[in-house]
Formats: sequence, structure tokens, C-alpha cells
Amino acid sequence: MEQKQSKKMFVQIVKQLRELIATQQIKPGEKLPSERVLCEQLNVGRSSVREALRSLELLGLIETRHGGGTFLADVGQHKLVEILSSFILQGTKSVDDVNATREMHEREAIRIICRNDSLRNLPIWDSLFISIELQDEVIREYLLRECIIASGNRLALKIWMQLVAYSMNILKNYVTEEEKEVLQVLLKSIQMGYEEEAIEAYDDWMHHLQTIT
Amino acid sequence: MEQKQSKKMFVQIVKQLRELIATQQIKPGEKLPSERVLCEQLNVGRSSVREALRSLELLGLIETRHGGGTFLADVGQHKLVEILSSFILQGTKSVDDVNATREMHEREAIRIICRNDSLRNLPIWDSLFISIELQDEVIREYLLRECIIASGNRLALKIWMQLVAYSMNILKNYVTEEEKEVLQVLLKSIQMGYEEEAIEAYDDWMHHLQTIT
DNA sequence: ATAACAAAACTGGTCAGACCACTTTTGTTA
DNA sequence: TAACAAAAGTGGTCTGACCAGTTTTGTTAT
Repeated sequence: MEQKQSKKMFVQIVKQLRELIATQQIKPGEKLPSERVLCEQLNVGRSSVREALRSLELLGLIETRHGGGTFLADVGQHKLVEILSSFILQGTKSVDDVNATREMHEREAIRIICRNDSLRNLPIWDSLFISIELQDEVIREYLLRECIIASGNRLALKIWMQLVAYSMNILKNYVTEEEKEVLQVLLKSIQMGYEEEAIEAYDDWMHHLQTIT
Repeated sequence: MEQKQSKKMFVQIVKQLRELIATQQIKPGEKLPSERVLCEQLNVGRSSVREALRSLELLGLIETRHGGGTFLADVGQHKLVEILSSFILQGTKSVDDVNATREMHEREAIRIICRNDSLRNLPIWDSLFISIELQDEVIREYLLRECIIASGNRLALKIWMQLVAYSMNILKNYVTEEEKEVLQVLLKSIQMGYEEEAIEAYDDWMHHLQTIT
């Protein structure tokens, strides 16, 4: 209904939710006010409240139970990621460290996937395999993101995304035929569960990207 | 309107959006179908589509221009970082994720050390080897810290310290004879540069710690 | 008094329609 | 051909409605 700031409403609501959680001292695992209460309290429509809540849910910050309510995600605090991001934003001039850490996350994700049958057999790998043929640039980050997501470690995903936000950029060239082959080897290895081959393919890939730029 | 899967609708839509982006080869910076088109195309209500889009927007994966349209994010913008981090202080998902991430750092450090002759030959390993005979509890984190430090990635060290501070708990028992042996195998493997054996020893170690608690 | 159970109230999930504000396209005019 | 105004398109938000679960409440039978 209002919102002086010209910013996105649902982002404003996210902020207000944070304040609300702080002031009312809602701890992880505890219940948040219902959507309808929040509407009235924040003086906005329910859809806006829901957009904010759904965003936070996708981030894993809240948990929702149909008919039950909305709860602050479990687990203690300690501003791990906050400090992390401040570290990143200040830029320690060691881009190499950021890249190395990012690659560590990616390798680990690949390893986890290789070792888990159900993860290996996800349909996403097939569709990615096909996408590679269709030549595009997105595929690189998209593939890696899928790997991290599939690995199931949401903390790692969050860290990784920040690392990417910090360093991912150089990857702006076309995907060469050579690179395509490497990527397909990587995907095939993942699907077969050949961990070492997958890692090797990944390393090849990264090396290949470095030589380009 | 439907959505066979029992999962959250907006998550389903996120998935379908991913597929759509893949199949239609939408590249960063390019435009996505309008919300109203997506409604009809996916056969769902506009609110559901918006909940999915807003989630992706908060993640920084898409960009929205009022009156203009929705676009696949161009790499580089990271409001994600602030929003995420400022809210993340409520804690991320599970302790498991923190531990898994911590272990990833530790394994990676071990690998790096194994592959680098000068790191392998650091005198610290010998002194640690001896210390194991004497010390009792401190040695665990101390050994791991030395590994991370030796690996030379300062960002990783910073992250690791946060993770340890976050999940400091399990490491509170006495070091058994059995554990000492595992640790010595680990150190020996590191010194010899036997990467896989070192990782195996590390995994044994972690498994051993879990069975204790 | 208490246990069991059914009804009511509450809560999230989804949809439809209506406006508003802003941008892009289109068509007309100078 | 350039300039500009109208129209169409698109995101932003609100309201109200209904459904489907969960929690609370109240009544009844033991």
C-alpha cells in the first residue's frame, strides 16, 4: 500500500521481516506470524508477503508447513556467511584464492554426485549433455550450478554463489568444440560414477578455460 | 492448476523455468517470456509464477525491469550477497552442511599438500607426528589447522575457521590409540605424497570421530 | 474427571480479476 | 523523415475467493 522506498516491495518486506525477527527475538525453529497477520502488520497485500516468504524459503532461511505455519529455519546462528561475504567484498586481492576455493566446491560437488547413484541418474545431466551441442555460453555456469545444487549442500551452494559473484566473469567466450568434448566427458563420467575421470575432466576444463583467457 | 508432484508449486515452476531457459537457449541478458505468457504456458496462476520469479530475482539469477520485462541475469551483479548475508545470520540449514563443508576444506588442503613436494616436506608434519604420542585433545584441530594453513589458501583458512567456530563440538573426547594410528597414517601418507591414502586415512578418522559421539 | 472424537478456526497454496505505473511499440502527423 | 502521441505490453500490488492441510476447541461418551 505504501513503501516510501522506490525499491522492490518484496525486498522491503524481506528487510522488515528481518527486523521483526530481531525485535521479537524469534529464534530458529520458532514460528513466524501467519501470512495474513503479516499483511496487516506490514500494511501490504498477501501476495507481496508471499513473494518475500517464498524467496526466503528458496534460500533455505525459512521453512513452511502447509496448514501449520511458517518457521524460521532451524540450526543455530553465527554469522558465518556474513563475515565471509564481507571478506569477499573487501577483496583480499588474492583472486587466486577465490578461484581455488570455488573450484574446490565444484570438485567436491562432482565427487559427491559420482558417489551417489540417485544423483548420478538425475535427468538434468542428460539435458545438459544435449544443451552442450546447442552451443551457448550460459552452459558453463549453469552446469556448475546444477552440480552444486545436486550435491545437496545448501551452505556450500551459498558460499559458492558468492564466490561466483566475486570472480565469475572471464568466461565470456564461445564454447569451442574441444571444450564441448571435455564437458561431455565430464557429464558422462558423472553419470557412470567414474569419480576420478570426472575430476580429471573437470581439471582439463578449468585448464582449458585458463589458456583461453 | 495442477502439478502432479507433491512438492511446492513455485519450486516446480523454478525447475520448469530452468528447462525453458535451457531448451530455448536464453542467454544472460536476454528476455524471458512475460509473466502472463508463462502463466498460460505452464498452466498456473500468475501469483505462482511471480513467487518463482521473485525467488530467482532474490538469488540474483534474473533481473526485472518494471514495464520492460524479465531478463536472465547478466553476470556481475551481486545484491544477492548483501541480502543473503544480512539475513543469513539466522543460520543456514543444517549442521550436516557445515560439517560437510568443513571436511571438504580439510580434504582439499590435504590433497594440495600431497601434490606439492615442498609442502609435503615441511617439518611441521614430523613434529605433529611426535606430538600425537603426547597430546590428547588439542591435536585434532591443531593438525587440521596446520593443513589448511599449509595449503596456502587464506580465504579457505578464513572460511574454515568460521566453520570450526560454528560446529565446534564433536572434538571433545580423548584421543584413543586407534585414532592415533589413523592420524599417523595420515601424516605419513602426506609426507610420502600418497594422496589417496591420505584422503582415505582422513575419511577413516572422521568416521571414527562420528562413531565416538 | 477424563479420554475420544467431531466441529470449528486457523494457516498455507493457488487462482482470478482488477488497477496502477512504467516501457515499448505503433500509428499518425508535421 | 522526424517527432510525438496513442495504444499495447509488462511488471507491481491488492483484494477476494476457494481449497487443503493443521491446530485448537468444544462436546460427548465412558
